[in-house]
Parts: sequence; C-alpha cells; structure tokens
Amino acid sequence: MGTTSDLRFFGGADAYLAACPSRQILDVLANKWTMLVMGALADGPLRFGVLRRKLDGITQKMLTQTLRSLERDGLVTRTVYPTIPPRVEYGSTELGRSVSGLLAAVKEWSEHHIDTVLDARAAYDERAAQEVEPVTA
Amino acid sequence: MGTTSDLRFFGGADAYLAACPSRQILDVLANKWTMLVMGALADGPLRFGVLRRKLDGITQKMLTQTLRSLERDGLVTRTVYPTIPPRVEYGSTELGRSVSGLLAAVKEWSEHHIDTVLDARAAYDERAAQEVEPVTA
DNA sequence: CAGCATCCAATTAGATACTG
DNA sequence: CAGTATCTAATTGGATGCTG
Repeated sequence: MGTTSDLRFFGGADAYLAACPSRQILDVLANKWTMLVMGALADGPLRFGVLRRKLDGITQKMLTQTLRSLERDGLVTRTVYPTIPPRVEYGSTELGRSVSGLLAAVKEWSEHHIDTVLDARAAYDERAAQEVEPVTA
Repeated sequence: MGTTSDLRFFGGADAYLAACPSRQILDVLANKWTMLVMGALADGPLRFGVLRRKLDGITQKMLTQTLRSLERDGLVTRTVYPTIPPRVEYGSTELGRSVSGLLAAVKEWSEHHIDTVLDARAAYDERAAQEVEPVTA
C-alpha cells in the first residue's frame, strides 16, 4: 500500500463515531431496498420496469429514489436510450460490485435463517405473554 | 444435507417476494443501528452503558429498541445481574455471530470506501447543478 | 416506459420526565 | 444503571395524477 491521493479519512474512518462520513454511506447501504436492488443488479444490468417487477412490493417512487441515491454515490450507473418509449438501464459500477456481494450475503443469510429467527421470535413472544398474564388457573 | 426439521420455507425463501418471511429479518438487519450493535457485540458481551457510549449518537430509546428486537429474533442475549444498581449485559448468540461478520463487512466497506463515495457524490451534485443553471456567461 | 410532483397517512426518532 | 412512558417533531412511504 503506497501513498494514496485521498487521505481525508484514510485509516481513520470509524462508523461508531456519529460525525464520521462513513456513517453516510452506511445509512444508504443499511436499507432494505438498497440490499435488494444491489443484489438484483449484481448479475447484470436491468431495465427500470424489470427491476420494479423483480423487487416485489416496491413502489415506483421508492425504486427511483433508491436508484438515484445509489447512482449519486457511484454504486450504480444509469443509461438512457433515447428511444420511444424511453428505455433506461441500471447497472452496477465496479465500486458497486465491490459491495453487492456483501449485501447479497446478508440477503441470503436472511433467506437461510428465517425459520430459526421465526422460532426464536415466537418463543420470545410466548414468554412475554406468560409474564403479563400469569392468570388462568 | 439430510432432512431438516423445519421445512416451512426450506429452499424456497426469496427476499425478492414481498410476502416471504425472510423480508422480516432482512428489515431488522438492514438498519444502521443493527449493523453497529452487532458489530460492537461481535468481540464479546457489553453492558448497556458501554454500548451506548460506543455507538456515538444513539439515543437510549433507540438502543433499547434495537437490542430488544435483536433479542426477540434470537441474535442477542440479555443477562440481568440483580445488583444495585442493576447491571445488564448484552452478548451475541451463536446465530448472531453467524451474521455479525457479514454486517461488520458492510460497516468496514463503508469505512474503506467512503472517500470514493464522497467524490462520486460531489461529482454527481456538480453535474446536476450545471444542468439547471447553465447561466453564468 | 420511466419518470416527476404533490398530498397525505404512517412510521420513526428525539427530548423529557419518571422508576426499581 | 438501565430502563419505561409519553409527547411531539421529523422523516418516510404510499397513492394519485401528469408528462416527454
């Protein structure tokens, strides 16, 4: 590791500190739609409409908003083909690909462990219910 | 891989589907405070007050709320020592440890790439500014 | 098709006061 | 110390209508 050109926070970024800029991008990444969008784009570029159908439940507003945010932060590219009707493709940048794997891992963990989580949740809720309502006998 | 006892969604969980339960835990994980809390607990148990000071900027309310949610989902343990004043320790469960590494990776990515992101953001904003205000000459 | 603008409902988060 | 409870401010998100 030689010298780098940008040392603003080199080696000093700490997301535990509220004022650290890394919190800004962590906020963007720590978002349900960001996780799913980056995961969907990891395999290659997709058109807006395809993305919207893939991310079941997302509204047009949220998808646009999420994509703009990711584009602004250099994680996603936006390519407009001036056809009629317009056609817009979104793809992952190299920077984006460097993080999409991490986000996909979280998504996959969720899919693999949801049953265990649901069991824990049910057990917790039942325990809580017994404590407030020890009446029955 | 033999048979498992819980097949509710075995092999079928898909976070892209709005109705898939995995979305529920993804929502919990895809949260700034969850990322930081799980990261902080990855190295070992911590007391409430220590956690609060470590996670700069978190309010007592948000910390309690986040910890309760993680405890409910089986990612975090809560141990109360009935001393005076009370002492409560939070630690990662085995399930929690299986995901905290993934979350820590996202946090670390943020710390390592924040400068690049900030540059991209500045460039994007400048471009946007020029487009609306081509006046100056 | 891929948006933007607007209005409004709902959720979330902060501040503050109080407790075992 | 480690909370709970409450009130309010701010943000988010959904629905709808319009446009190049």
